[in-house]
Amino acid sequence: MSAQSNLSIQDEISAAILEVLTAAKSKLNCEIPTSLTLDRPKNRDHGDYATSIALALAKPSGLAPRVIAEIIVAGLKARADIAAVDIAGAGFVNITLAKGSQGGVISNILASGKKFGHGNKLTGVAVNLEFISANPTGPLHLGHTRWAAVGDALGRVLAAAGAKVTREFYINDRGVQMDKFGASLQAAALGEARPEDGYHGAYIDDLAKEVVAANPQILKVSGEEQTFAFRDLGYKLQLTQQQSVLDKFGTHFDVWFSEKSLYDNDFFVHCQEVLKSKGHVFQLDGATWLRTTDFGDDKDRVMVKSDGSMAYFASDSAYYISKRERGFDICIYMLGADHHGYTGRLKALAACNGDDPEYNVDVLIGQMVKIMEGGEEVKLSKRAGTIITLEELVEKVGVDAARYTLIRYPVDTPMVMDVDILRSRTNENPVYYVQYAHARVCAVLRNASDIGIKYGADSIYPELLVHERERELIGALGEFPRVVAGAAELREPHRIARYVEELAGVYHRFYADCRVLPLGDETPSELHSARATLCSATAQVIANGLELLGVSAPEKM
RNA sequence: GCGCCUGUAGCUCAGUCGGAUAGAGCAACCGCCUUCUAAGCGGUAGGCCGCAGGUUCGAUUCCUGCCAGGCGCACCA
Repeated sequence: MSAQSNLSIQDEISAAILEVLTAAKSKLNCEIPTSLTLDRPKNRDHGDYATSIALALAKPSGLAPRVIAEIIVAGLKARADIAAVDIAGAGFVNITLAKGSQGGVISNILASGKKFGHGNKLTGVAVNLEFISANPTGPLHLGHTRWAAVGDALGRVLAAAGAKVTREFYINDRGVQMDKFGASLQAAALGEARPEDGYHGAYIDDLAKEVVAANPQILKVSGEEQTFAFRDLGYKLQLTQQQSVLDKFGTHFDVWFSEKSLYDNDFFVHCQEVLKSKGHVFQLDGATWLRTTDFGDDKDRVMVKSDGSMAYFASDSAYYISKRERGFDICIYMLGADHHGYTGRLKALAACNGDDPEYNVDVLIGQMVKIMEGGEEVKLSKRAGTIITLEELVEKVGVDAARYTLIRYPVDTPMVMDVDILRSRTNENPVYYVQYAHARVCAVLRNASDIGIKYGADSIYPELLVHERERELIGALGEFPRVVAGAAELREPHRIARYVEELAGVYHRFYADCRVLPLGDETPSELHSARATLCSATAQVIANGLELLGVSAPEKM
């Protein structure tokens, strides 16, 4: 093995290719890209890694793709870690690694342990990740649940890429909704009809009882005073319930940010001054507006209404300023599809504040989630009255299956969760497929220890791992850091899930074709150790991947 | 009317800067456990990548138009 290096083999080779191209710059007579990624070809005949860079440079350089490919081939031929460099088709360069040269991946994984896959793409970047942000007036429902899973996973992924992540839950605890909530609780407690535009779920009755139990004196007061008392205590209890449900779901927040608090200590006044000083605030018809149309929004937005009360956007703007003043570089908003209209105004708000809306604000829109059971869409929730709750979903399928399934799809596609599949224990249910792979590796390692097979950093023997399945497995393991970096950059945690499924599949195939432990009275050899070590590296990567999703990696199933 | 998202195998869906024969699981059919977890593995079959143009050596991917579905367009929150 060559000296330990943090660069993976593909990073080294792509850097080498760039060097070769740069050296030939006079001949190419065009801009040389600053980075290039080697693909893992689907077809094994195309080698371990491939690049189409020669095709891409053909036009700017005015040279035939094959001529450029020849330059790359000539430049790479001398490397000891490459067995062959071939030109195929119109000008693809296919690289086949020398036997054993993939072994660095294994020692890397063993040395890095839980940190394997972590990178530094976002080092030094302070990210504010806001998700869920529900009203504290009822249970969290299915829409919130998607974000509870995806937001949490994204937080883990961004942190793995080096970012300093603060997860924030914005509590919409201000405004007429809260008063309607209080009035609904009050009516429920007194056995009166609830306001038409109030809250009607069955949970209101339970919550009203809880409020009375917590403060029996509340029945002694009346009128508005009583409404507010119900509102404030109900809020507290409901928020606690949301927090407890999220806690059980494995989603934790660093900051629970109260919308109301934006108006404490003249903070809002300060925010208005800030925005005014940037020159996009104006008065019209007695109201105070922000001229978001200066930056592409459809219409200007009211902050302070003509009657002096605050529009919702007042809070939005103050909240954004708060985030920026607290030092966050990137503010990520995860919103439901019914709020997609917010993107334009949030970006414009940032621009009005003199920020770069493309960098400082990142709005992710999550499409709807449907849930199917017994072939039919489940619509009714016994608690919420209309929509199924997070708690009910977890009761049905468990935390791991719920989280995994919600994260598995890109958020911009509407998704359907089939409860029957999530309860099944087959290939059909990807979370079990992946967890089973992990449990299987662990079983092999337990057996290896029992019969005294040595494995670990001293027992890698990369030159022995030449079976096709072994090469596939090592190659797949080496992809993990790049997958994590991509998921962070694109804000797409589902890539981790897809990768881990792929890795589990590769492992299962390896397991089927490559016997790890000695058979019968066979004498333990270095190959057994090498394979056991490979298993141990695989277990680490699967566990790391599942960790990023907040899904458990069981050692036994 | 304007805007955002979606349209890929019978079903549920992957497919980041355009790349080689478009993938996975399920469902269908055929195989594999007297030794490491069969919650597994192998094989067969299954496609106008919504439609029509355009850019390109090359388009599921980028651009334009159209069709279909979902969701929005308040001095509501």
